[in-house]
Amino acid sequence: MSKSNSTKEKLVAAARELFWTRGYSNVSVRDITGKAGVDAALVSRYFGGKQGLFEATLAEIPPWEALTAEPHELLKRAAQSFAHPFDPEADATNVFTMLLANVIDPEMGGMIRDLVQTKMADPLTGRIGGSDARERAALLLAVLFGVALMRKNFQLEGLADKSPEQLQAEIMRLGRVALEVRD
Amino acid sequence: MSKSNSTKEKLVAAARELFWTRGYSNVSVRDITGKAGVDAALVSRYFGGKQGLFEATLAEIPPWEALTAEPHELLKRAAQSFAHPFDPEADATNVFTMLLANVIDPEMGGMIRDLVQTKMADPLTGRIGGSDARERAALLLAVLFGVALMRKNFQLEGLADKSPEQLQAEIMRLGRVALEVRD
DNA sequence: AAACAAAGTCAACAGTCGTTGACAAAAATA
DNA sequence: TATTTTTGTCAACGACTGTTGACTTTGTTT
Repeated sequence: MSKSNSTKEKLVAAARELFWTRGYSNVSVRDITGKAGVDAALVSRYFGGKQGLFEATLAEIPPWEALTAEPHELLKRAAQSFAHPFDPEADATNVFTMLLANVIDPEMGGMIRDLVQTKMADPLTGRIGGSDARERAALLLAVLFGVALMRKNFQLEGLADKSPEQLQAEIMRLGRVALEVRD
Repeated sequence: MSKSNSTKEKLVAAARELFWTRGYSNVSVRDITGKAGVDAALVSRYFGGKQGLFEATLAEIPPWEALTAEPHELLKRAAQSFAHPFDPEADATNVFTMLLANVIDPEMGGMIRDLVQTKMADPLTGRIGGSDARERAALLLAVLFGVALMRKNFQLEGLADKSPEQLQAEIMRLGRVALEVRD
């Protein structure tokens, strides 16, 4: 591995930790380069600028695992995705934490919304099928992100200390209702 | 009304519109004073600074109306609070929009979390009673904020265009499951 | 070894940020 | 009317922002 590559990787790693938890606008280039132990000018040289570095942290995101599951396992896997233990360290690489932290960002919000719509809501809509599939998919995502929001952002007591298994069961109960066909 | 008061009110009104929708860190003092047609120096004079102006926008928030309702009407009123039409103009004075926009803010996030915990989660926990009241209250809030997040922040198709009545009914269905005693 | 390209360092840029203090205009008080 | 207090204006401050270009150092190629 060349020296340049390891520097790029150090930058992406530091950028992901900071961008994904604090949000794009709340992190400065010097915050990242300071954490990575690298000169600030290299961000513009290697990634074309701050925005390019942020996009580099999004490049390697795998597709949402739940969507690759069999239909009858979809809800279980979806709930599992959002029931991970509340661990600040692990959150630094949690895609859903990133989405929550950046959706209100004035510069990156649009990109984040597109990402959720096309990579999560649309495929999920196709998977569950039936009438009102769009709406039922949106309701399931509301439950999933709602629980994540209460745990990681609002840090509500009584939810932040639950075990992943308990939490997954609660999410599945709510998710089943969200996905019910109602006509 | 003295000239000073009307200037203060113009500042608070403009600050609320911007802070509550874009988030504290994403709004500059000059954004606000420009909108209000007022000199930027008056923010520090009248409110002690940017942070004081933000806190002034939180000063007149009434208690959550749903919590004043009778127990059997609580869920209905709670759902109603979050089913308001998706209207960018009305959002400028929507408390829940403000909470979502500012919870990830590095400077104001802590204050917002305290506000939700003490003004919403704790009173709600006391109201619903029963075992696991903390957790059930948190789950209801997850449903409520989850739906609001999908509509106003992620702007998911299939949820942004629903009528308030339909949406309230959906929220109540999910909320009833969230509040169920499960032991 | 010489020539070249790549990688990293450093100082400085133009812009924005929140805030301050000196000053002028207006209003209230005497 | 004269004096004091309040209200508003203006320029500038130090700090921080992302980015740039000139420079030195390191590594590779001829």
